[in-house]
Amino acid sequence: MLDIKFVKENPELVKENIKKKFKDSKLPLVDEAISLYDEKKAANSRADELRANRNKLSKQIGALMGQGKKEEAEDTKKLVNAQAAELKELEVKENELETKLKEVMMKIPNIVDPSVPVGKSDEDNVEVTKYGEQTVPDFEIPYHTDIMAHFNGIDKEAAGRVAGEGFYYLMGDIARLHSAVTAYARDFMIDKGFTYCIPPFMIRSRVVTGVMSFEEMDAMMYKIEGEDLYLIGTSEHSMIGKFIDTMTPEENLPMTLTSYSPCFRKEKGAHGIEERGIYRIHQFEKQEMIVICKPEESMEWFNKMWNYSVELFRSMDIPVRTLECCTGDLADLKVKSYDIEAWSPKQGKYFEVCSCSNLGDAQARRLGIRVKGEDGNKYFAHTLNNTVVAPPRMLIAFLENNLEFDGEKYRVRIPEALRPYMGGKEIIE
RNA sequence: GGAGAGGUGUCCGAGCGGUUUAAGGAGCUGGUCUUGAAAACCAGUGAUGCGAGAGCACCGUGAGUUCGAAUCUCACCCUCUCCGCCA
Repeated sequence: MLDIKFVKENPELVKENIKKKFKDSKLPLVDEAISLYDEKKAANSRADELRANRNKLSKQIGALMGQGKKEEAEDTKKLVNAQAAELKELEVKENELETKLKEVMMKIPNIVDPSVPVGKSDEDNVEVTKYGEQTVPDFEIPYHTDIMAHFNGIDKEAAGRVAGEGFYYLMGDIARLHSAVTAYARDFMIDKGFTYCIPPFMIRSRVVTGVMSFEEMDAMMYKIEGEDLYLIGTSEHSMIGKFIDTMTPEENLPMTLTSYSPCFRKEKGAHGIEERGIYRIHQFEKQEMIVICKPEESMEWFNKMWNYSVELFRSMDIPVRTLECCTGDLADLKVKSYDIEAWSPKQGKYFEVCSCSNLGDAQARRLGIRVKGEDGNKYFAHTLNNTVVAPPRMLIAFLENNLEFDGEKYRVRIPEALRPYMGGKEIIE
């Protein structure tokens, strides 16, 4: 969400940005927002006048009553009543305009960073760097759930009966591997100076509507029946919710947090649930990182954050590449975003495992996440988020890249970094 | 889940329908005094948002009553104490 004053002063710049994102249908929103703002200001101005007058008269009534001049007081009441209807109407209008303006402002995309490549869709995303060899072994790699099944590590059939499609039981060493990855990723981030946090796994509708649009909510969020509670789709929801309508002293910045949570998603619409695999499911676990920092430091943090992801995956011997989202593929709130993709020797291509985003001050403005500078200046913070690791999905990459086959037996090699979390085990067989 | 108490400015805390433009402290800033500090005294300082400004809004949140609400009514949220239940 942009600052309406900025939009008013730079309408052409905002429109150029919309064109760069190939969202031309949003162009009229700019003028609409400006005229709503002007209207709102006018209504507000007039209402303030009426309210000032009412306050003044009310005070007089008080004084008159005190002096026992009842009749004069009654006359003054009539004066107030005479303008009551207009004021009431204006107050309704103020509210309506405010709501409408906010709605429009939320649809106007954030200004993208000049470094972001221009493009229409995800097909125009640009590969930045590859890390590690894209090895394809000389034996046929089974489908990831088949690898798991080979080690008695998964039961989707029972999960189907118990919870339905889109759930799984992880079993034995594979389940342990899953936990090991989470724990390792947690400690990895703690070593980078992040504060570990376990947030609420359910949030109120107020927070939900703050962090996503109605459409997104409908497509993702599970609601608890009879209560104003939703299961989180990612810990980012409850983590960023922690800071809604807060004022943080500048000296507390940057706030760097890494949170663990299960994530619940309906996955309604576009892609749906993948039937066989565990690539897209209703429930998974995720270690996340978020940073709240000063505006001038957000790009530096952006670069640090995606680098952490690369480093983490490389430490588990998984080849990755970074992919920069082009203007057209960038969500409205984002200034710049990299996907980290892991190499899949089975499919012979990369697939998304992390998404690192710099949201500038757009999210902070929308949610009232403010900072008080040492000189007393108040401003909106910059917010960033990135996946550390989402184990079910990363297990796919992990198993495919660390699988060995000697002609008879499959084995999974455990990279050194993970061994302490697997009770010293070097091999799963 | 039940009963009770309570949520007021940076903090403590008064106010329970009309000079409250929120008392009084504490804190903070400046000063007097002092070799310096402490103490004392004097003065200043009261969140935040909107507005060019006069001003408007804001006393947990939202609605309502009223000419006028921190103060009354209703709903909700949160905190504390006790009871119940429970990993």
